[in-house]
Amino acid sequence: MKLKELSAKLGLSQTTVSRALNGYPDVNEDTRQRVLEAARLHDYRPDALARRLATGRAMAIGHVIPTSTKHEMVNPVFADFIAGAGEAYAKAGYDMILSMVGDADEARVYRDFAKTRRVDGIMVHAPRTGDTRIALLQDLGLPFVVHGRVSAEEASYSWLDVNNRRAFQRATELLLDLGHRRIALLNGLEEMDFAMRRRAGYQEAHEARGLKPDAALIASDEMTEQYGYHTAHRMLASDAAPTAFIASSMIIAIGVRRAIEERGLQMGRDISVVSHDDALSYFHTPDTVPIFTSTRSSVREAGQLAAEMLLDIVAAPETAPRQRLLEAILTVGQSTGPAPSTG
Amino acid sequence: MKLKELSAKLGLSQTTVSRALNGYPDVNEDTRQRVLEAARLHDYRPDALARRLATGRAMAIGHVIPTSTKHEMVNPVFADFIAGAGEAYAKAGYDMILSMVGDADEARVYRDFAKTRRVDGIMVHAPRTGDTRIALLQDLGLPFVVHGRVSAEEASYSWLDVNNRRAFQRATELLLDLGHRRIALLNGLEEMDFAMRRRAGYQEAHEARGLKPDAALIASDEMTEQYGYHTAHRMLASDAAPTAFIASSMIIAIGVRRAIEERGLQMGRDISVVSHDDALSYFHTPDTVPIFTSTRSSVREAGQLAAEMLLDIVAAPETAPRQRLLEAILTVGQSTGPAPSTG
DNA sequence: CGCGCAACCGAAAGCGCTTTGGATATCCGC
DNA sequence: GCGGATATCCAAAGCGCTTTCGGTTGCGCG
Repeated sequence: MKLKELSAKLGLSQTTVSRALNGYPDVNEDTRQRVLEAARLHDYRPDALARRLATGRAMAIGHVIPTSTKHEMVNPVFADFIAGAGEAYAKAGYDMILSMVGDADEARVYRDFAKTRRVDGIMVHAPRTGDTRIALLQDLGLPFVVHGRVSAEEASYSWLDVNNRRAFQRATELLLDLGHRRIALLNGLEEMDFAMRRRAGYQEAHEARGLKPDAALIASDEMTEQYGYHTAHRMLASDAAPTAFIASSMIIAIGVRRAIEERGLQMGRDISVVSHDDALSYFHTPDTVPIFTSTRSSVREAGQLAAEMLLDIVAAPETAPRQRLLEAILTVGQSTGPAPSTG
Repeated sequence: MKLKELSAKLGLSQTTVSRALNGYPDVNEDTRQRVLEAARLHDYRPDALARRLATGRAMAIGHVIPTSTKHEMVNPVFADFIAGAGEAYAKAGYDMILSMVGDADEARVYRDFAKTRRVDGIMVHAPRTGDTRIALLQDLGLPFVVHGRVSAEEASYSWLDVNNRRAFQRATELLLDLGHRRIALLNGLEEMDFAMRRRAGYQEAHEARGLKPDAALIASDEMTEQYGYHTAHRMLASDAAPTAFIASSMIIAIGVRRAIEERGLQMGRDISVVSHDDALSYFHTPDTVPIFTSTRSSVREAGQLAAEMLLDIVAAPETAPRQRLLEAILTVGQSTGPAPSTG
């Protein structure tokens, strides 16, 4: 059933039927009802391909997800972020098209999206320090929102981020308040903008008290369980072992816990752990008292908000860029306690 | 730069330019070169919207991912599966459009995809036992591939699956060979087809030796770390504790390990654990001797193969349905050992 | 009664490509 | 030198919608 047939059946022009269905004003309410009725009856739904060409809008948002350089890793936060974003798109009748691409091909993909008009906007994931994508997208004139930030010129584009610096500052302060002085930071890859901010927060908290973190206690790598385990294992075995860990992700923290328990130590009593928790659904803890003390921020919610922001921008591209900074919630769980009194 | 302008600049008709670019035969090789050159020079790329309408092909594949009923969980295997599939699509010039949707709305989404012609084919995820989606899709006449299977009428549609029954049968046999007699199964939700198959394999292995598993040792739930931990914790505390666990996912296994170690037991010596490993990238272990004994099967590879299969079917819809059964690799790691000799 | 103004509806022109159905020119064998 | 391949190109008709620009009607009003 296509528009032509439907309008023939109704004895109306395609124009009127189209208008009736799309809620335009100048069509009699009675005929609109007739049209709607007939459309329902024949299960008519306009061909998206034709509609897109006619309107010039692709009714789609592109998410281009970089597959990490080192291993071909897919960061699990994407799943949740996308789930949140997808909800917003579905509500607005937009498609979400995903493009997983190696760093090398990213620029090509963006250009292609722009040229072929396959998307109305783009969500930028995992910005790196000094990321060139923002400039490229501005140049292409394609609406976009960055999940995260790139340090330079934050006002010139739209982004949504969690306050990573603040979150890690607070986590560090908590541990310092508990008397810890040797606090390890298991960060993500420091080419990532968020990782730099986290490290900055960690350092600022130290400096505010005239302390200086031991460089040997700062690690940086792709956020896997293995990384958490091996790094914690190594650090705990050293002469100047830390009494506390801050982990950049729940998965790292799980590895840290394993290393701690393997040494016969108890997390929360002997060694404290604070983790950043992206509230990934499959780690969601229904426990009343959470295992891990964490700085929590729902990636899924971020996805939804970022998507809504992007849709707004697509609808009104000429307005000023929007920014939104979410605060992480610091929740104290069982994994932190006072620093063991040292001899 | 649109086709019209490009052809004007070349002094050729749109027809010829279009043909030249799309590799049609009846165009002089010289002029084809001229056209290609000009296209490169002006960075011409055909408008996807127009092309789609003209060809009637959406050049897109839909992945509709059910967000689990219980919690709003996003199964992390999707990330890897999609990464693999995305590769195949990119190579073929197809878009991947993602639709995350509650169980209730699935049928609506499928119908909508079919009616509005937004996709050329659909990947069906996470089939449940007695899933009605296959019948619906067959009815709609939309090409599709199922990742997994639904037990009835396996020959009437295309699917790609791992041999879950066999994998769990072998895992169970391994443990039985090691002398274990009380083997717990921490399965996924048994409304999922794959979970039923895994359970069947587990049971068949027992029955082949005239054994009967204790129903109290079989659990089934959403595959989270918490579930693994709590269930193992409970079972280990009972009078008739298991000496081995089979976990349906790595994340469950991590929870099991935690429960084991928390009791002061050592995994691999006191309690054995075999896990099914979907080879998710962020759990990828670069260790030479893997921690967990596991039945391993790369979800990412499955995604790629399933996508290629689907593209084949889209290209030739009238051919017979394809099926492909992947075998999991059983790798012995450090988490299994002989059953402790009981008094 | 004639004019202006709403209110309602339609014909037709796109949207930017692909594809059909010829045209034209060249070339071959006989 | 002629019928018929063969190679090369083009005009124009879609694809199924939206949207522009008018065209009718009906009605209030001077």
